[in-house]
Amino acid sequence: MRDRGFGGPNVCALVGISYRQLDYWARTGLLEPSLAPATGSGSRRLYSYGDLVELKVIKRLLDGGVSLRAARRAIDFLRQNLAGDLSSVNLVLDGKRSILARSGEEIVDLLAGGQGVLNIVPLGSVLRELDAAIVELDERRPVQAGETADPAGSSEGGTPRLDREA
Amino acid sequence: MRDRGFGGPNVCALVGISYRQLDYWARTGLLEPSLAPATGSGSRRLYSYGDLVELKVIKRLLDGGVSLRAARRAIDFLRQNLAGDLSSVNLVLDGKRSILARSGEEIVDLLAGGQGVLNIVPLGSVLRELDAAIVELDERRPVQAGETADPAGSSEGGTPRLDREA
DNA sequence: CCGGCCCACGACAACCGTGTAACTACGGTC
DNA sequence: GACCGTAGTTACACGGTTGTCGTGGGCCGG
Repeated sequence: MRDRGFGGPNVCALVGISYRQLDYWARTGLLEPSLAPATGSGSRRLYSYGDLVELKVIKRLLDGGVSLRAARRAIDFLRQNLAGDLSSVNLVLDGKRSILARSGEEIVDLLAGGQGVLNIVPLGSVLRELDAAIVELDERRPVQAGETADPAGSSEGGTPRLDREA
Repeated sequence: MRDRGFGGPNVCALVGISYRQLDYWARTGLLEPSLAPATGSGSRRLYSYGDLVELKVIKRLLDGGVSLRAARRAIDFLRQNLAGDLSSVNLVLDGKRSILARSGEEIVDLLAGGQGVLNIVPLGSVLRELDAAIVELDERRPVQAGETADPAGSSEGGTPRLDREA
């Protein structure tokens, strides 16, 4: 089941970032938890599976040498272009625009015509790695309390989020 | 003739960066002018054509959202792998390693096998854009004094530099 | 009700990269 | 030899990102 929520520290372990980063990103609006935002000290953020995907993409970008600023733009784009099946798509950035490329040829075309730098993120591998991390986490620490997605009000019509559709 | 040198401010105009950046990069060792380093206040840095190429690559990377830190790694690599004809090569970074890819297929292969982000810089377009900028500069301001490469001691055996070999 | 634990929050420090501006030294001219 | 423009030098400031640490509020077991 990927419908449950994930707590802050667990998220950090899953995507491989520090809590400080997760916190900072939430505060600065890069990625607020879609299941439950923080409501003052003592509360708990609850992240959805889609959130995890986005976070992992950001992490990939940072590892690839992309600045957080550029990553913000990339995520903004990604949120608005949720192609059906993410697992076979590549996220391509060229500094200005962003594109979702389905085939390798498409990328070669971009290379031929474009004059800028291209940053390419194969989303398939992101999903695979994330899923692997989740099962590994569940093995070590079999699903705890407070992780069932449904914090009272469950009909939110906010920003569209990523979701698996393979 | 691309054998002449270029002064600091001219370099800024050519590659499209601020003087502050050029200065900072020179001081922090990202790219020191290969023809003549700064020797105290009042002196003048003199950049070679190869320097300009590297600078333009850096500029491209920054525009593409790559952090300066990653750009440093990229340039380090580029210095050590001067393939003969740059104009048909793509510089590919994956965060860890760097590669020079000659064909589009090569990149597709990398995409298939790799799991990280790829940053791709088509060097051909860099050279083209740079050359165009140089001729445009010469038109507006026909070659001034102090730009002939040969600051007294001309037999430097330092770090290998990029050079056009098309 | 009490004691702990988890975790958001706040404040601070540090680093990097860049902008701005004043200062200074060199090279040329008159 | 004094003047002046050019350009490197120095100092300061600022925004963005992350690390560290102490605080305090909520939740749960006893």
